[in-house]
Amino acid sequence: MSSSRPTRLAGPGRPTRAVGIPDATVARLPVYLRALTTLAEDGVATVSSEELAAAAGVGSAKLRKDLSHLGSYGTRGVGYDVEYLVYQISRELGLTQDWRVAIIGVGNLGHALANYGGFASRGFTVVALLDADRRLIGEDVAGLRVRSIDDLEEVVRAEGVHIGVVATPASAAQPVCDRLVAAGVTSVLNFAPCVLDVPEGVMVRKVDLSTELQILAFHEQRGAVTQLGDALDVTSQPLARPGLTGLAR
Amino acid sequence: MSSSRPTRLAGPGRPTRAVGIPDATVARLPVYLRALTTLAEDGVATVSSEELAAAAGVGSAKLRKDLSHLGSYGTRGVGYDVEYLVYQISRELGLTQDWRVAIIGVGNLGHALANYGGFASRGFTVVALLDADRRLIGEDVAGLRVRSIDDLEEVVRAEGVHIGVVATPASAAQPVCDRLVAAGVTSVLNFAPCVLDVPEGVMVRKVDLSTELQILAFHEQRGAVTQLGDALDVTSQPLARPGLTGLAR
DNA sequence: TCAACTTTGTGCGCGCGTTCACAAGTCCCT
DNA sequence: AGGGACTTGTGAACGCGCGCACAAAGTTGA
Repeated sequence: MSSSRPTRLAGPGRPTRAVGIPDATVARLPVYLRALTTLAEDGVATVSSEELAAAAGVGSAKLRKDLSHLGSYGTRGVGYDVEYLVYQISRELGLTQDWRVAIIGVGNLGHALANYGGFASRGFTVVALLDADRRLIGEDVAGLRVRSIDDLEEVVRAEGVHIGVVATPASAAQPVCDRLVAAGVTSVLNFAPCVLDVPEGVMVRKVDLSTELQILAFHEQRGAVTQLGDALDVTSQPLARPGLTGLAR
Repeated sequence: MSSSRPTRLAGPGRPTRAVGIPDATVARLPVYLRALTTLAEDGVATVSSEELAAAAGVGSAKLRKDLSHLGSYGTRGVGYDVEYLVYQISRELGLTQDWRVAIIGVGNLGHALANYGGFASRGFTVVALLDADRRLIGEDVAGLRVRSIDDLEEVVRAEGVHIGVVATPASAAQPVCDRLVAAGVTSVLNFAPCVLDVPEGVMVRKVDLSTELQILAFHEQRGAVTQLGDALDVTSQPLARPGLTGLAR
């Protein structure tokens, strides 16, 4: 999931309650936030843990424990004030700040990411698009001019980039990541199908479409077998074990 | 992560060793597979758990335990035969079978997914593209003709779709998912920023770009504070608690 | 053949996360 | 004013997964 995580550092003696939020909880907060925003748009003022949990697709006990890590923002017998909770979660996630994002690689995926509306919606601003392909440099994509990868360091500095999104081919991902880190970026979202080595203190999250499909395939295969009463055992072509043992001495 | 998981079902009395593989292990198998494939392309014949673990970005003990769930496919004192292990993991993930994928929603993201090479590489074939936009229907995208969403049921049946990829706006996702499930699809990969309700036995995995960014933002914010010696405590504008208590009685 | 070295496979302890169940607090109705 | 219904927040138990450390197994070299 993440290669380096400075999480759960018990920042000693900080004023806010928000010390030591479990990773699992942090990963769910955006989901809660999304559900709450939708509720707010529908004009819902308060929501119970049961309702919100249903909207977020989790258990109500888990939801309450998650929220309890932020503080006591609910009212017993009533529920949670939607708008207030939206603010508290946003603040906790750091969404009151504006995060400046650079996308490296303007291929199919980078193009889609640049045009993706969900970025701008919550405090994320795409400030730069970079690519190595000369034919793309200078092109206008999603209202931004694609710049040369050669300008990476300058762009990061000038635009104050906080987060780098790597949408390059796998072969280019590591060098690009290295340059991002060297330029001072400490958060990277990696769409390239490879693992990125980063020094301590830099956080990488990976999104891999192929991996997701393979996990689905595993369960589909397994589930189907069960459903069929595990009768047929296809996929069992033996394929003799290669000669590891008993080679010429 | 997943809304319904028929995992760890102790399929009683199956011949293969592969019963009860932990979810966490399954999620890592594609990563190992990718690393192994890269090694194979480089002509590497055998690999130790230490080397493979480094390539996959995990600890060697974890890797060995993961692989041990599949069986004893290594050789003590030597390591693992790369090609053989590729085959074993592929088989376990069900990648020896060809999985037929339909992409619903041919917007920016759907377009990128259709052109994504990583799909075809491991037994996944995109067999259909569907959209509701009349202007897109009939268009040629990635060698496929975009068909109308009205044909969904027919396409699923005729093309034998196993996995549905939902790349629609959030508002359309649930209805589309319902129709997929009704048509017999039991695995869904959801890119829409919303939770999908599905009946028991259907597996949904969600990929949410905005969520990933928000998790990064949290750690970036937290990490920065630590790095700065938690001196400044911005983001703490109180914003008075709304009047839940002490209203007019 | 035997000893030294390498590497796998796994038993075990520990810590995190999830879930249950309930006390404490709030509102509503009479 | 007071009882009943509802909901939050949390203590406690449980289960999973991770990592250490080591025995078992295999290889290399003399």
